[in-house]
Amino acid sequence: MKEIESTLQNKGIRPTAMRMLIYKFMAEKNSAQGLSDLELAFTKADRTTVYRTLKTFEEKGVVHQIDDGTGVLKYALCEPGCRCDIERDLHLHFHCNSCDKTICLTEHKIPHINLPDGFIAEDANLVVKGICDSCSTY
Amino acid sequence: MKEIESTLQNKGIRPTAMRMLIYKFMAEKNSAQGLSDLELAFTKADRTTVYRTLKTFEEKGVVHQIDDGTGVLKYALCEPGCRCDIERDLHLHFHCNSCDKTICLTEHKIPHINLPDGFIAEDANLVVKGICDSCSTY
DNA sequence: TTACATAAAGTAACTTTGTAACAAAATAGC
DNA sequence: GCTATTTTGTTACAAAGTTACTTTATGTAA
Repeated sequence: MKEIESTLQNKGIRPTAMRMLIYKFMAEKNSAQGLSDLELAFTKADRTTVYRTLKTFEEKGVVHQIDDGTGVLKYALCEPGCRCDIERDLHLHFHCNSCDKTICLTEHKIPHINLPDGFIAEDANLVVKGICDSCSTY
Repeated sequence: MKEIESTLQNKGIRPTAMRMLIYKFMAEKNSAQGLSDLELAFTKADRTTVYRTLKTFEEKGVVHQIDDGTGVLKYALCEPGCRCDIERDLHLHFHCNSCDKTICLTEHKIPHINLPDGFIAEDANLVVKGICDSCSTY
């Protein structure tokens, strides 16, 4: 918990109880969480608070947003050393069609993409869908 | 218009006036359209009708859905010969941060992605964001 | 330590998007 | 022309994201 406190502080975020709990929760999960997931987990706190906490985390580069194609935005903690606040880390995301979880494959970077003349790439988002390792080995 | 009629018929869709107009509209655009875009263009028709037309088109492989990360689903006509009704065509999509248009780069297929052991890919979605050719040349 | 300024959390409400249920209209086949 | 099936219109609803405003907590300086 002390660690979380200093992590947040290092990112320029005041480590309130709420924020630390949300951070802890996300750190314990190995999959990306949606606003509703957190809302369910923290019934005591308000939806808006969770929403704003995520926004703050995102701004400061603590979490990054993931659009996995399910229609709901997910968030996942950034890797240590990641500078998502400056430039997004272009790793790929995997969405399991079986357990419905979305996870970061931080080791797998998005390959360089050739674009037609005149197109300038600034960001990229790659989501692969299929069956994750937990679901494929039963 | 006769062409559109037979195109729809070939895909197993009854070519009603509404459907032909929507098809025509989308064919004239070079960018993907959202439900709201079509709603604005067809004020006479109801939102739900447009919605269902898109769903029908999608089912029959006339259009494909694009999640460009803006939070609204977009649709674009499939290329002639595309069998989106059976298996999605894995081309990449480009979203322009300047003009906010999303376009298909049908010539640019999503490269093969290596996944960790146990992961099985079934589908993939790649959206590159940046500046499109029209916006970069001024 | 009190008082003030600022930041965070609570509350309520609103918008947009996507979707379903059911009725009305149009169309195809007999 | 009549009936069965499709298509469209109408209404309504839920979820997600977001804003505005209020209350509470926290840090800081007199």
